[in-house]
Amino acid sequence: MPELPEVEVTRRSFASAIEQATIQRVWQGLPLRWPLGCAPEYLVGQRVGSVQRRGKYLLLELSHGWLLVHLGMSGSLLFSAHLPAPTAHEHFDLVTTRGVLRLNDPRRFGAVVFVPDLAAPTAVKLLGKLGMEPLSDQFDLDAFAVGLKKRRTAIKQVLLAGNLVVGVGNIYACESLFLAGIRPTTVAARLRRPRVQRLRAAIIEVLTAAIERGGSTLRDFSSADGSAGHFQLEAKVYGRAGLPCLCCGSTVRVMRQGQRSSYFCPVCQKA
DNA sequence: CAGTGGGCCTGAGTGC
DNA sequence: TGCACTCAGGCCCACT
Repeated sequence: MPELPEVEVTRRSFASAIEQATIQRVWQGLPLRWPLGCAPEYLVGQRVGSVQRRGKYLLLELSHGWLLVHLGMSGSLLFSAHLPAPTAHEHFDLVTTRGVLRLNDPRRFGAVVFVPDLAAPTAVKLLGKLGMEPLSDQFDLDAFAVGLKKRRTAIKQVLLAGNLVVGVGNIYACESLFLAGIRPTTVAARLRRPRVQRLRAAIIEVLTAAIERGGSTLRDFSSADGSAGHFQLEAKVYGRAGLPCLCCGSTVRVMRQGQRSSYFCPVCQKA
């Protein structure tokens, strides 16, 4: 499920509801990607402060540390007043005075990690190399251009890597490159200023639109209050191989780049 | 340092 | 219907 818009929509859907809650109980199911990093009992009694986001990580501020939540490839959060009925793949429950935050994650690539502070080694390992936040002032055109200049690989790979700009996963990388008229295979360092500028604008536009529409999904994204996203209805190229380009009518193509599918229009997107 | 490929997991979909 | 196979939104790590 999770690229930046889904994570942000999820954050907004439960942040104010869980704020000021006190943790009463922690339940863990099957192991997730990483261990929790503390005894579950250590969380009990701690108060939840703000819920922030960095890239695709959610950061729950606690009275004595932070809970980092990552949704991996298939994770979703549900916040509800009472303990939800068991389903097939819940692996973490945070029971609080204001409701239960539940992580559901069939593939278990997701994680919930406690760190005493954001300078702790684990936090630095997970968050330290993240690139610029695309929807903040941090996403500076000059910095973006300088970063791209250093990369001799395909622009699509650079976007996915997340160490220059965060939050752009496969779907939004495809859509952003389409909107900017750039082939996924174009070497990042070869992009000139006007195209860098267009790409930056396209990323911001695509992510912003997706958040406004409530996040995207290929299958079953729903935010923590249960409402569903529907960005897939808006996708211009992603998942449309063999169909006519919505701008020029030529056939949308798909290719493999680093074990990932890249969808593009061979006419609208130039090398 | 930059770049590439493997691996972690399960479920859905496809073709035989 | 059953089986083998491929693919899926992410990201760390070992290696070149």
